[in-house]
Amino acid sequence: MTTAKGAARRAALLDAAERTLVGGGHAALSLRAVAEAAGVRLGHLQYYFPSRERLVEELLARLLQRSLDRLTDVIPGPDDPDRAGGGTDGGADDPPARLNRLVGVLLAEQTDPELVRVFVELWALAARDEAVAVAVRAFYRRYAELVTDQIRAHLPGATAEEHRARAEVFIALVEGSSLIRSGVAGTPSPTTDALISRTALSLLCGAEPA
Amino acid sequence: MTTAKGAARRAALLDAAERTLVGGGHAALSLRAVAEAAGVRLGHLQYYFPSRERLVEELLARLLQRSLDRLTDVIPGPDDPDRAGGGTDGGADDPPARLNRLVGVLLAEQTDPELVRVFVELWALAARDEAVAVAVRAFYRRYAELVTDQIRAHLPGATAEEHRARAEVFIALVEGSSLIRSGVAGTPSPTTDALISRTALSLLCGAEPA
DNA sequence: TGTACATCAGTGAACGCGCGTTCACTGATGTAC
DNA sequence: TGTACATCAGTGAACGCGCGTTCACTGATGTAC
Repeated sequence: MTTAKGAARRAALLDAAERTLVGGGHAALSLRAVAEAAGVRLGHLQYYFPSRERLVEELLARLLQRSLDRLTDVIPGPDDPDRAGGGTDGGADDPPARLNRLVGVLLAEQTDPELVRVFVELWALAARDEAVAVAVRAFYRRYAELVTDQIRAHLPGATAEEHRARAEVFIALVEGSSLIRSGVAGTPSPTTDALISRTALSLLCGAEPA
Repeated sequence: MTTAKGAARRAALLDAAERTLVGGGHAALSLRAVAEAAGVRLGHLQYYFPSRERLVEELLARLLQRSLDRLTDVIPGPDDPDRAGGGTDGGADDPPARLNRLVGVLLAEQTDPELVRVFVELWALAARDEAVAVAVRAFYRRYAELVTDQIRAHLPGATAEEHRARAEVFIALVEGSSLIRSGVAGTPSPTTDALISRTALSLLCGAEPA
């Protein structure tokens, strides 16, 4: 269970499960399909994951943790100094280059249709399965905390409640944009992308719209 | 098939299918479950809908058409004069009361968790089923056209491309907000709701954020 | 170093169940003469 | 008005299939003495 070989096997099986989920949605995520994708027999998959529920549970935990790791890579901590002039805008203060980079990375991720699919599946699963809902809510809570930290650093005068609200609306915009930009609910275009970036930056560090 | 009784039966069966979809997601949308919800035998459901695919097809078409009808109710055509002072703000021009009302109605709809669930299911289905994807894209295209008309009326100086981009980002924000406000991906609060409204209004008729 | 044994890793067959689909059937309703 | 017949509305049983789960089994690997 805790041996190196066992851990590698589990990871390989979860890789196969992830490929199956991305390729066919959660309706296609059967134990037989995962076992075939992993090149093992059904009974062996069950040896590592005694039930389908356990497999799905661990798969989601890994997916969300990986997304969170990507976010913490992109969002530097408060000790990391602002790298001014790193972007193409040249301006050092408004909007800061680090926030520009953050928005760019988040939107770049959305060009991966498989990642967008996984998250849409997660939202749908969360509406039915309380265990999934708990994991998804914890993910977005941590996501919002990271964004809130950035907003607080750039708008120290605002209240904590406004920091929080700006972070949540920022996340709403980014997640909604994934629907547009993946082609599910709109037509992607450079003009749209640019307006998404400007609106997102305004939420992070701009003046109130009204 | 085209008789009044036949049409009423079809509608009743689609009602049962919709209740089943909302209650359990598309994984629970089996013909047996729908037949039981409708109080008829499996064979009889099949008499009206020869295959599951046909049932899902007609159900989605009706759902999207109904949402579109609600939108056209809320979004008045260009001939309908602006009802200034209809809202609580009293201001007639900036932001116009009709846009304020539009945003209010759209956000109010999101407090219905069942409606949010249906749309999240639709997004997930659209990622797998090309027929569903076509219907969903057509819905959002029409939705964007309606919003674009409103934006053009209030910002006649901007280009058509900017009208379109503003409409798409507006829709992205509203759809993303449904995730926050339904509790899937965040914590709803009045402060967040207010910021969503202001940001949405700014996209409809405000100055560019940058 | 060798042997006995427990645990780990992996196989293969079978189970009961719900699924979509097929189809022969029955009674009710409309229509032609 | 009455009868024959076609169509409509609805039933019930059976099919093959893929599903998650169970379980007895085999070979490999580690561990104790």
